[in-house]
Amino acid sequence: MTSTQELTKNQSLVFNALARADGPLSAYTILDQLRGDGFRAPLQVYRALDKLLDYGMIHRLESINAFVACSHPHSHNHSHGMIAFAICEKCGQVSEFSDDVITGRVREWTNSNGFKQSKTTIEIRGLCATCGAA
Amino acid sequence: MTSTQELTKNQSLVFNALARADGPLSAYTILDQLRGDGFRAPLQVYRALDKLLDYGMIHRLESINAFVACSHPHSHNHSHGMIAFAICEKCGQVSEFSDDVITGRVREWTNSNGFKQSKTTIEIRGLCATCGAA
DNA sequence: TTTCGATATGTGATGTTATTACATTAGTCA
DNA sequence: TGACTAATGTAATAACATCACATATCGAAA
Repeated sequence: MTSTQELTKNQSLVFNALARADGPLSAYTILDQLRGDGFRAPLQVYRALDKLLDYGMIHRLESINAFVACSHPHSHNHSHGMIAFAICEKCGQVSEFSDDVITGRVREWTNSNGFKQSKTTIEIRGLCATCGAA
Repeated sequence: MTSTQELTKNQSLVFNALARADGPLSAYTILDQLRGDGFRAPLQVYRALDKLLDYGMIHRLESINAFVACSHPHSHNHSHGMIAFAICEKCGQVSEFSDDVITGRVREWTNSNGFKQSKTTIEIRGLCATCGAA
């Protein structure tokens, strides 16, 4: 579980599909892209995605049921903070950022309410600078 | 579109189902609960849910594909801010809160990146005080 | 009142996303 | 080897959501 994770064949195929995409992909889109590599069933994709999520190499975008390669693969700068995603509803581009103030405020709320958080998602839907200018 | 919204029959049925539940419900759970009231198809539920979301009377929890009645029905105190949800993965209870600092930080990011946000979701998964103590 | 348009509803079929269950294969290590 | 764990293959099914088309309801304009 170091920063350079040893991936199995299926995990590599799925990760590469996400890494070369310029935006999020659904599990079934990935499946279709990998049929030429021998993929035949959704579970082959979902199992690889689960592992890649574990390893922190990809993210799941809950609000659009899709997955993206992590855009900060070589640094664990914000590994302790929550990651926020800005998702353009027109072009599909996703920007990833983390903010210590937001992370701190959420933690304050959970601490003072006795809530043990395991995972937090922040997803901003809207139009990116390019699409919003049109 | 005032604070007391005039609801149609189906909208009332769906809203009441959510209001009397002590936690989030999936669309299909609502459908099953309303079969006795003549509901037969998912679309009857989804159409009502869409309207109730428009009216701000309910929220959609993206991370668990479920819906909850808004817990601040009579005040628009935080109507301009983002709402965060803390969802207990054991008992299903959902707590709703808003935080001006978080709202402000998100707006700072979107402003400085030219992103026009339309909807933002913040969902904290974990264990509530009761379940976490066990 | 009649006609029109907008909104709401009913229903079946279909599309999309995710998991269950079970069998098999491959690698690790005592 | 034997036993254990992780990964894989496959079919079936479950869970979530929308499309397409027909019908109904209601208010405003002619």
